[in-house]
Amino acid sequence: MKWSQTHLYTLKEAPSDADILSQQLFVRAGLIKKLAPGIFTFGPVGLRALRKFEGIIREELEKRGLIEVLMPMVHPKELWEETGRWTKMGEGLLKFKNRNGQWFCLGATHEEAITDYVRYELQSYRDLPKNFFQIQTKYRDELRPRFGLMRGREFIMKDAYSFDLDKPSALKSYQIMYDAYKAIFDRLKVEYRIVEADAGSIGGSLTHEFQLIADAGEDALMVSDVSDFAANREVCPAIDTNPVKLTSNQESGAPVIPFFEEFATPNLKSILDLETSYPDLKPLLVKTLFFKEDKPEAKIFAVVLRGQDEVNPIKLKNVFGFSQEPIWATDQEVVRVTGVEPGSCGPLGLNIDIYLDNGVTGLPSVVVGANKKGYHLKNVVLGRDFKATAIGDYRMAKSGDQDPKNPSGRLSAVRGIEVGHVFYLGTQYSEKMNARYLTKDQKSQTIEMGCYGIGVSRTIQAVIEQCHDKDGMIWPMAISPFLVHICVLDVKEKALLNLAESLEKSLLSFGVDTLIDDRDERPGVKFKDADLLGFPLRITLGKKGFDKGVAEFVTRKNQNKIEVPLAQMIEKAIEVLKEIEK
RNA sequence: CGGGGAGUAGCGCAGUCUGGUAGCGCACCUGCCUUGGGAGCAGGGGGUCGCAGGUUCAAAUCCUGUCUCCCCGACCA
Repeated sequence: MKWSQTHLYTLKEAPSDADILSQQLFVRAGLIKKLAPGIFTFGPVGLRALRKFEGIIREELEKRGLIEVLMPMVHPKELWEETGRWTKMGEGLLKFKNRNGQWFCLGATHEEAITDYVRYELQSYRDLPKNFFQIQTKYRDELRPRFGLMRGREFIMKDAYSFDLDKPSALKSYQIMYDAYKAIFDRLKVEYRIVEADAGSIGGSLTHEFQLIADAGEDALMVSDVSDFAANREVCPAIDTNPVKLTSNQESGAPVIPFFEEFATPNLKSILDLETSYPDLKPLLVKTLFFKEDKPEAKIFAVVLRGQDEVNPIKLKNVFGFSQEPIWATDQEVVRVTGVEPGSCGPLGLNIDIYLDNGVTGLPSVVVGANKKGYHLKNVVLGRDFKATAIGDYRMAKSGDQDPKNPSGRLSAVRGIEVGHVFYLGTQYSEKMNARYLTKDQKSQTIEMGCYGIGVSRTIQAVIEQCHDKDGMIWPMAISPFLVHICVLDVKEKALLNLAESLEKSLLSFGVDTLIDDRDERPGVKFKDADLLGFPLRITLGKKGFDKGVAEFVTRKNQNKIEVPLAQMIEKAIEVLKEIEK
C-alpha cells in the first residue's frame, strides 16, 4: 500500500477532547475520527487493525467449532419484551419508532435475537450443542462515552451464544470459550488477567472477565501476588490479614467493656473528621450507612462497617438478590429511621434490618453515632448493645487483603480494561423465550445457554494503551495494521521507488503487508510519522544507503538500527520480524 | 441528574473584561530553496465567530433565550 494512494493523515497535536494516550495516538494517526460522542469512523489504518483482530477471533472460534452468523442491529420491541429487558435495560437501549408507529431498539446485545433465531430449529437433542458467534456493531446509549473506543456508544463486538442439552454440557461450552479467549488474547502478546466478576445486567452465575492491564482502565482489579487469583474489585472477597486483636482481659472472658457512653462530637460529620479528632479511637470507628433497593416503596436497611472500609454495593446487590445495586437513602429517609441527619447515625435502637460487615466482628467494642445530633457512643459491644440481622462480607477488598485462594498471598489493586467476558447463563433466557428441545425419551427440556463477548474495537485501542512510548504506538505483530513501513527518502529517485515497490511485492508473497511512504516529504517528517504509526519494522531506503548498496532496518520497539545489503532485504526482514514476534 | 468549563478556519488556540476592517501556530495551495529526525523564505486559499432574538450608528465582544460539546461527581452518615 502506498501512502499517496490511501487516506492517511497525521496530526501534530491531539484534539483537546482526547483524554487518554491511546485515544490521542489513535486520533493523531488518523485511525479513528469522532463523528459524534462515542461514535467513530475508522480510517483505513484503524480498520486494518480491526480486521486483523477479527481474523484472529474468527480463526480461534472456527477452530473450536463455532458457527458464524450475522444478526440485525434493529430489533422489534416485542422481542425484548419476552425477556422483560425492554424496560429492564433502561436508558441503555436506544429506542425509536418507525413510520408505522412500531417500536424498535438498536441491538445492545443479542441474547434475544439469537434465541429467537434458533428456538424453532433446535428441536431435538440431536441438534445440540451448538455455538454461534457474530462480529457486529452494537449500540448502547452510554451515559457518558469517553476515552475514544474504550467506552463508545457504537462499537464493534464479537458476541457468541452457546446452546446445550444440560448444565454439564453448558459448562463444557463455557470452558471451550474460556480457552478460546485465552488463546485469542495470548496472541496479542499483551498483559492481561482473567478475573472473577459480576454478571451485571446480562445475568448468570458463573462469569469471568478478561482484563487488559492498564492504568487508564475503568475497572479496579484485585490480584494476588502468589496465586492466579484475580477478581474484579466489585466481587472480590474481603479478608483481613491483621484483624484487631482482642485484649488479654477479653480473652480471659472477663466483661471488661463498660456500658456504652455518650460523648459529644460537635461539628464532626464524617468518619474522616472523627479520625482526625480521635486518632486513638480510629481502629474502633464504625459507620452506619443506609440503603434501599432501587424501586418504589423499598425498605431502608443499614449497613455497619469499619470507618476505614468502603461499602460494596455490588455485594449487597448479590447478597440480597436485587436486580440492581441498592441506592443510598436520602437524608430525609435517614432522619425518618434514625431521628437524626447523617453524621451522627448509629445502629442502636433502630427497628430496621442491620447488616454487619464481618470486618467489624473482631472489634472488642466500637464507636458509633448516637442517633443524636453531635454525639457518638463508645464502648458499644456487638450483640450486647445492638444486634445485627446478618453478618457478612459487604465491603470492598483493598490492597493488602488476604488472597482467598492462598492464605499466604496478598492482594494488590491494579486497573484493567475489560476486553472479554464469558457468562454461563443457564436457562434464564431460554425459559422466558420458550427455547426447548425433545430428549431421547421424548421429554421437553429447556435449553442451557452461555454468552461470550469480546470488545473488538475496544481491544485494539486498549492494546495501544499498554503498548506505546513517547513517540507513538508500538503495535504487536498480531494486529499491526502493517508489518513493514518503508520510508522512501528521495521519491524523485525512480530507482528507489521501484526498489520499494518490488520489495513490497516480495514481502507480500510471505504474507508481510507493507506501507510505502512515498510522500515528497523531508526525512524527519517520515520518521516521526513512522514512529507515531508504530509498525514493527521500518525500512529506510535513502539515496546515501542506495549508493552504498544498503538499507536501514529499524525495529520500532527498541529503535535498534542495522544496515542490510539491498540484496538480502527480504530474508533479513522475515528474520527480524520473527525476532520481534518472540 | 448535580457541579464546573467551553463553542472563533481541518487541528490547537488568542481576541470578549474595555463594542469599531477576523487573528496566530500547525495543516493546505503556488513558487524558490532544502533533503537521514516534524527546515527556511515569499505569496495565497479557507470563517454566516454554535443558533435565535435584543441593545447600538456599529456586536465574536453587551443583554436574553436556546442548542451542543467537554470535564468532574453516585463513599457521605
